[in-house]
Amino acid sequence: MAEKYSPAEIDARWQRRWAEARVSFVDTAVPGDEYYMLNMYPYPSGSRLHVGHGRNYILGDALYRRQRMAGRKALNPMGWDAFGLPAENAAIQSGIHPREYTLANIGRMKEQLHSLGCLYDWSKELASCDPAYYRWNQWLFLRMWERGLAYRKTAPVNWCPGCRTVLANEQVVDGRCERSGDAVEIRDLTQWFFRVTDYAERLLSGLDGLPHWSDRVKTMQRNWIGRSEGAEILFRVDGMTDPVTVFTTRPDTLFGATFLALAPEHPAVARLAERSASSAELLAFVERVRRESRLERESEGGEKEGIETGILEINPGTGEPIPVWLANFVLPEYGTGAIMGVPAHDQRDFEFARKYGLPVRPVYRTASAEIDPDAMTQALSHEGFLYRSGTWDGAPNGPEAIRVAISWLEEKGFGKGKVGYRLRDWLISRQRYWGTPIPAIHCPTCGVVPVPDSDLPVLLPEDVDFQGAEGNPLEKSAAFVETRCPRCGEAARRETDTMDTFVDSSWYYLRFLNPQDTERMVDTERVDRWLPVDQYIGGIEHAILHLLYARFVCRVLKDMGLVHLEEPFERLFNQGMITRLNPATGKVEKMSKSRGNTVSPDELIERFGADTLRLYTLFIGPPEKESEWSEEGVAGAHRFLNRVHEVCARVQELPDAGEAGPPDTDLRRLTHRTIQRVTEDAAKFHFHTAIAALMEFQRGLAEALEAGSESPQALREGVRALLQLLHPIAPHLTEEWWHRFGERVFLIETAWPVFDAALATSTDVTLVVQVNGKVRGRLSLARGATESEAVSRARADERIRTWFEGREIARTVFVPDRLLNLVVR
RNA sequence: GCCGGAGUGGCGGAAUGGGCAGACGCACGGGACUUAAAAUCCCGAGGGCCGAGAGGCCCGUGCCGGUUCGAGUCCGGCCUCCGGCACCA
Repeated sequence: MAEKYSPAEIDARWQRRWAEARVSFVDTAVPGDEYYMLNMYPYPSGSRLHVGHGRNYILGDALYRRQRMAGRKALNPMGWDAFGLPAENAAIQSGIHPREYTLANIGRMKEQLHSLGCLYDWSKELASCDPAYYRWNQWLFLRMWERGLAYRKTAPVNWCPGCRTVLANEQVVDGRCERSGDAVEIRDLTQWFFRVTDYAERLLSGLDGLPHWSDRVKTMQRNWIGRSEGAEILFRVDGMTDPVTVFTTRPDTLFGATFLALAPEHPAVARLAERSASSAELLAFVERVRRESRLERESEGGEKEGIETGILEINPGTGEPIPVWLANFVLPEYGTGAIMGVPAHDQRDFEFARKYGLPVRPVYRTASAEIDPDAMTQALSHEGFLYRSGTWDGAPNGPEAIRVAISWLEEKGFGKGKVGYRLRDWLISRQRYWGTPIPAIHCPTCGVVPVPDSDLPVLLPEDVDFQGAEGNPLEKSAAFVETRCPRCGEAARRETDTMDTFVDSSWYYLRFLNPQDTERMVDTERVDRWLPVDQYIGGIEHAILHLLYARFVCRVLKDMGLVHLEEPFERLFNQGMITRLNPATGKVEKMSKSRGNTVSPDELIERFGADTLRLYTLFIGPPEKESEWSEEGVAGAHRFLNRVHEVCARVQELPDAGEAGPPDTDLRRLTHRTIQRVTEDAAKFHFHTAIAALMEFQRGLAEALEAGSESPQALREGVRALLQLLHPIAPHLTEEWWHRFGERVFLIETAWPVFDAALATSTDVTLVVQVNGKVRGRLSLARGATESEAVSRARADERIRTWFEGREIARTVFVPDRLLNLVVR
């Protein structure tokens, strides 16, 4: 009897050997045999891996091992997004410096990845909090500034007066700070932005060139960019020199515009208020709307509120004056922050008009219908033909009417065709300490001045006071803030905003190729060779922001000539979350620390070994879908590995010499069929079905051993294949047995087994016989049997015959090697 | 509201260029081994009905309808759940 599989011992032995061997990518690989894969970088500011979080690292490692066995030189690096809010909050609470806290977490996560047997290329490791990395964030920022892609503008933020800090939307609960409970104010701050909207069209059209991305993610990105074609129309305001510009997707309904509505934040509001008779009321309304939480204001059922300014403007279509309103449902960020209200054909405008008694003026009608605006209970569709629209009358609804409208507007100088996007520029300013300092200096005489390249990196100061920290600790570091203007040399102040951590992750996939390079941000030659990333693995939560910003920065670098590609990630795989029963709520929820339903890998590795954990994590379900964790399932995975161990031990005891058996035994057929199944499943990342095939294979081997029906050669061939196929999933046990069988090279360095197609295909098939579409019997036939053979066999079969005896066979449907359907009357 | 995804045994799931529904595993039941238990191994099992039994028949992939010799798979309409986005002009 062989000794039991002792996971801890085996894990330890192989982790040590792999570490010593430094399995890593070879620089001299032939282009085309190279495979660059990337797991979504971890945030080390959290604490440790849990099973849900570890799923993609296990999947990534299995894919890496599979690629290596396919003969590809694979680059599989790991980086850390080491800047992040939790570290700063932890520092405030515990007094531990964010750097110390973060580095400790990186160390712990590395250990955990190591104990899972994950072979990351640590020679390419990087961390975003390292000046060797973030100096290039700053360098990139300066280049963006030069190109007009980085700029400052005011933006409203949630300000907590108690914490003296800016809050994220999710930190605001019922208008109050979730931590201190203070009422949150809306403040205008001047902040830095990246002009991602300049790239909206390219980011949108690039999606068409990504066939290996899921439609799901591409659709989400398309919707986020939100391209819409329409027109900008100028409305001349009574008594004012500057017209108000409106963006609309339906310029054809201009003659139906019976009011104009501005966002309360619209820049013209101040001047309107000066001239309005109800100035005080207007300003009070503006103040009130600005206090409304953004969520509430944007929600479906939100109350539409407005106030009349008493100012009139001219509808350029009709030439008639219509009133200007301020309305809470008009958003300053979208379009021009001003709309023309067409109540007859827009439901939202209709509700607003009914509430405030504004006229409703239809401009579309079908041939028959006579429309009574007073009887309408909701907005009309744009059905039929334009009428009451001057020279546009008779134009049918659709692109034609819009074209007519736009050319008229352009001819008269009242407006022009315009493509609008929902996408907004990327706000990168953070009023935080733990991040990349923005390399700008505020000089009283020269204004905002860029830090010269020669002064990079602008180092994040270490001696920052976190005790009783309020606001941005950077502001209190005199050594950091006080500087000289690089232009005039006079005393000046450093910018204290730091960058959004999405800046870090928007180009790290390039930096893995030269993480220690002090001369340049990216190594163009290596990028040409390795990029795009062949396989990117990450959670669906990054489907929009992170991936959009990474695609944006890649394009900017292309325009700068530093890289020659637009799309950084050729294949994208979004793995589903692991869920588990939450004892607190009694519901099955995604596994996460904040919900308190996590399972630590450390504990499971100690009990069952890394292979069991890996096997079960991959077996639990299709990786792109959510899967529910179950403790009992882990034991089942462990049992399987013990059976593999048992089979290996018994085959090892077989005599080496002996008669070679026949070349096509049942076992050999099973071996080759299994190689085929696992190869195909692994290509789809469907390790759960590959494992099912391996379980059947193990049973086949055990049965053959029991029956003594197979030659030692066939059994050895089977066990070799089993170990190789199982290796990406359970590397420790398989490597152990590979070497016990006398092999000298690492399993990962062996070639993936190749199946013999003739052996993988069975000679006999089961043909299903149906009568009128219902299964009535099965025939065992030689592969490739003809229809007439099948029919005569079916006629000869007692059982099947009872179903059509005495009736006429009207038709037969024959699918070779699968099915025969007899249609009888 | 819009967009996307999903719905299959007690449970996780398998099977879609239409062709044996429920692979594999968990839990469960029975058996072997054992003084006993654990561990391990073997067997069983979608539901209903008929039969002493071997076995047989009917129903069954969220619901209703359609196409087809044949539908978990395709089409139309609905329901539920999950994710994303949302007064988007």
